[in-house]
Parts: sequence; C-alpha cells; structure tokens
Amino acid sequence: MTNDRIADTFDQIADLLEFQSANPFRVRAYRNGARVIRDLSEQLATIVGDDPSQLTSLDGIGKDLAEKITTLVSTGELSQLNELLDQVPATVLDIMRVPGLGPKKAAVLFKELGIQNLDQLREACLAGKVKELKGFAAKTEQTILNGIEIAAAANQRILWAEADRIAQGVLEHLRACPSIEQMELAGSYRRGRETVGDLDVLVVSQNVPEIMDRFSTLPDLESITGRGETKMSIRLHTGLQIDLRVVPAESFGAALQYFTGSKDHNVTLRGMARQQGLKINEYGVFQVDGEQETYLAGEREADVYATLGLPCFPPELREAREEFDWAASAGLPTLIELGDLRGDLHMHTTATDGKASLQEMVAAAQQRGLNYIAITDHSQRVTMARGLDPRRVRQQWQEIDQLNASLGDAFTVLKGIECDILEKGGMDLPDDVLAEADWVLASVHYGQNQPQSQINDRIVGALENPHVTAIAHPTGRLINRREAYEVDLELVMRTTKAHGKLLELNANPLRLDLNDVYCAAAKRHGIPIVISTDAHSVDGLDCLRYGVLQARRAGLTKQDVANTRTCRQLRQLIAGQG
DNA sequence: GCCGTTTTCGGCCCGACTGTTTTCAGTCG
Repeated sequence: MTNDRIADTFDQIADLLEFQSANPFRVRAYRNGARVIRDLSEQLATIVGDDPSQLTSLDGIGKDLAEKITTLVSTGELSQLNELLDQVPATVLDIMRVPGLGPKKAAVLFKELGIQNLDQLREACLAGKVKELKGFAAKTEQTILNGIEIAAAANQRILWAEADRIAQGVLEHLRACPSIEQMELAGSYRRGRETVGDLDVLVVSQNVPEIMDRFSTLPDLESITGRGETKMSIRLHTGLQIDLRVVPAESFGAALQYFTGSKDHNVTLRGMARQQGLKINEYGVFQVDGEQETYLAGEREADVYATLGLPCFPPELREAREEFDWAASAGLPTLIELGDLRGDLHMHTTATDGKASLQEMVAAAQQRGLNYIAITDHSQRVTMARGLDPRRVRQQWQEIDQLNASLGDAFTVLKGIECDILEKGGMDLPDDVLAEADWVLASVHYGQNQPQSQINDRIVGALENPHVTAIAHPTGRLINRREAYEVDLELVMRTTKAHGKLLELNANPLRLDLNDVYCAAAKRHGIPIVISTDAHSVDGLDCLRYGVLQARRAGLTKQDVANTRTCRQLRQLIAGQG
C-alpha cells in the first residue's frame, strides 16, 4: 500500500469523524498524520518491513496511528474505517463540500431527512423540506441550492501558473483604487504551491468601501458570497473563490503572515507564541498579562517573526515541515532564485514536436539572459513527435556544431537528446550515438502502466548506461490529470547517486516533476537537481520560474541545482559520471 | 489522537461573517 493511499485513508477517517462531531483535536490528529505521510519520501511499507518502531519517531505519528499504518500495510484495510462507513455512507461527505454546510448541518440533513448525496439534497431543497428544519431557513436553502453546483465541480485546485494569471489580473483591476497603500497576495499562491484552491488579497486602505466596490466589478465575477467590514468574498465564473481583506497599516505584516499560512505552520507558530506569553492574530503580536494585551509588532511580517526570535521564513518554506527545526539549528537555507540559473537543459525544436526552430530557441534563450542550453528533441520511439533516428540526430548535432562556431564563447548549445527508455528496457538509440552527445536525458513515455518492478528495472538500467546524464520528469505525473507511474524513487535515488547522475525538476507547470518532497529527498541523497523547461516553443522557456518555486519549496539552494553552474563547470560535473 | 526544558494529564490558534437567532452556533480560512 502506497503512502498516498494510507494518507487518503486517514483523511477519510478524519472526514467521517468530523461528520460525527468527534473531538476536533482528534480529527486534526488524523489530518496531521495524513499530511506528514504525504510529505514523506520513504515508503511506509519499507519502514514497516524494516522496523515498525521507527514509525513513532515521525512527527505527529503516535502509538495509535503507527499501529494503524502497520495494519494498513500488512492487511490493506482498517476495521475502524469499515465501521465508520457502516454508520455513514461515503457519499454523505459530498454534502460537506457544499459551501456553508459543515459537519453539524450535514449531520442534521442526514439524520432528519435521510439525505445521503447531493442529488437527494437538491431534491429536498426544491421540495422546500430543508427550510423547515431547525437551524435552517429559506436563505440557507437557497444558498445550498446555489452551492450544490459548486460542490459537484469543486475540489479542483488550479495550477499555480493559472492562478498567477488570474491573480495578476485581480491586482491590476484593484490598482485603480487611489486609496490603496499596500497590496499583496497571500495564501498557498504566495507559498508557491503547485496548485491553488483560492486566492487571498490583502490591502491597506483608509477607504474600505472604495476597495470593496471596485472588487465587486471584477470582469469574471459570478457572485458575491460575503461582504463585511473588513472581509469580502467573491466567486468567479470558473468557481475560483477570491477573498479580500482590508487591514490597517499597523496590522499588514501580521495579516500577511496569518493569511499566507500554511495553517499548520501557523498552528505551530501560535503554539510557540503561547509558550512565551504572547498571542498572535491577524492584527499583530501581543504581550498578554491577564486581561491586558500590549501590541508588540504587526506592521511588517519580519517583525512578527522576530518578536518570537524567529527568522522571516520565505513563504515557500511555511509548511510545518523542517523550517522550525532549521531555524532552531543551522538556520534557513539561502533558497535558489531565478537569476541563479544559467542554462536550460531540456527543450524541443521543429525537428520533432517543438514549434520553434533551433535558431529561434537559441535566440530566445539568449534574450532571457541564459548562457547555455541543451537541445533535447525526442528519439525515434516517439513516432507521434517524429522522433529522431541516428541519422537525423547526428544531422542536428552537426548543425549545432556550426551554430556554436558562430556564437563564440558567450553562449553554448549542448548537443542533447531526450532518449526514450524502451518498454522492454534499454535505450532507444545505440550507445555509439549517445556517446557523441553532450547531454542525454532518459525518459519513460511508453509503458507507464507497467508494474513497479518493471518500471524500476527500466529506469535503473538507464542510470547504469554510461552515456545517460539525467532522468527527465522522473515520475511522469501530470498534475490533476495523470498519476505518477509506479516507481520506487528511493531506489532510483540510490542508483542515481551511485552513478553520479542527475535528476530533473521539469518546470512545466503541469509536471513539476520531481515535486518539492522528492527534490528535498534528492538533496538529502546528495543528488544535483536540474531545473529545465521542456519547452516546446519560445514562450515555453519562461517556465523556469515555476521550477524555481518548487525547488525553493524543497529548500534547495543555488549549490543544490546543477544548472546554476557555468557551462564549463557543468561539463566537469557530467565528465565525472560513471 | 498527539505531546512534554512547567506537564504522562490536560491542553491543543484565532477571529470574521452569516443566518437564525433574541445572545449565539456553525462555518470558514
């Protein structure tokens, strides 16, 4: 059983317990456990096999959850979950996804009207039965009806890149307000998560009505779901929710900290504050003496942290993973920045499925301030993309040699290939061809549904090939579209390290593969990461920043990423591979 | 259900907004 499955199980238990109005801290314990498991690069099954007593050394996993993990790994099921599902059908949980319906109201609907799913809920609302329940009335019934569509479509977090496009539009729209003194986006968008569930906008202004009126005229606005004195919420036609908060200047830093989250990071932070006799909320940090509260900080985010003796964590690190341990020991890593990258080592041209020619890609990379690139078109197996056979790839490399001669020292084009790892194992191009390349990416494109052992063998085989430089998009996942293939990444990382090879962080916003958790694991293994765009067009080269965000979330520094090196240093690194 | 440099029991972050209420519970982030 995979970590994700175990985490899903704990989340489901949390949902069901919440529905039953169980102790909220118990619910949190399950959710916390699920999160810790998702942030783990080692497979729990391996830990259980080696030494189950290690489980309780994981933060948030105690005796009880450890036992449940062991049971799940060894039997594949959990009697507790089955018993809960006997009491509450899983479809009832959909009711709680309707905005405005939480566990309490959902339980009333289930117990009083026997409503088990969204269809029955809609019928009951239309029949006017809901508004007769205690605690419900006409307005709630209408809100539920409106919300059912959202619940059905909801659940879908959008890609960070898409959120960024929308967020910049919102800022642009609001900037028309002259009273705006400060404005920032917070939430998971600011933390650079690969997907974003909603947007949070923070504004400092003396004129709240002006800001809120302007906010209500957003071009794609579907409905205003709330408007108070400081907070307003709207929903776009796409279903995306945007929250606006107008705060006084002396609270801006505290609000930015608060609404950037993550929730778990803030829970930890507030716990630390409490131990020091302090209180943090979105208005500031306060010294607490009985009834008396004295404002200590809040205007700037850094001061909020400084008051607790903490560094101002980059938002990408605020996930309650290792950031507080780092702060307490060696300090925070100096995270990589976009400007640190000197090269892009994965891109395609019109020779295969790219939209731009070799010359156009080179010119575009130069414009973006890069010093080198690798051209990595597909190999022959990828027939749909007119993959290159030995003759055509050698022809392209000859072209690159000529181009390099004309470019001089200022810019280098590496002769590369994205060579398929064949379904039956082995590389798609002969060794004598690969030996002529400067940069060989090995990729799994076909046979993604093979069992784990077969995928493992293929990737390990590629890593053992002396001409392979790096594994591209090592898990094959497409965010919100396709699961990763079954691959034991711990095995891949050990093999990668043993042969001195590299792993890619594919910066395409749909891939971001390796993800933050595995990039952090690669760093622990001492494996250099390569952040590349996999560009299929000139515009595709702009994706590097998405990769950098994910790398920052992994705590990677400039030193951890291979293509921050000069081209000469990079060649030396490759030359050391075995 | 987890956790411990006050604690192995008794805590566990905190406030805004809404709707249905006559003072507050539920939901949300």
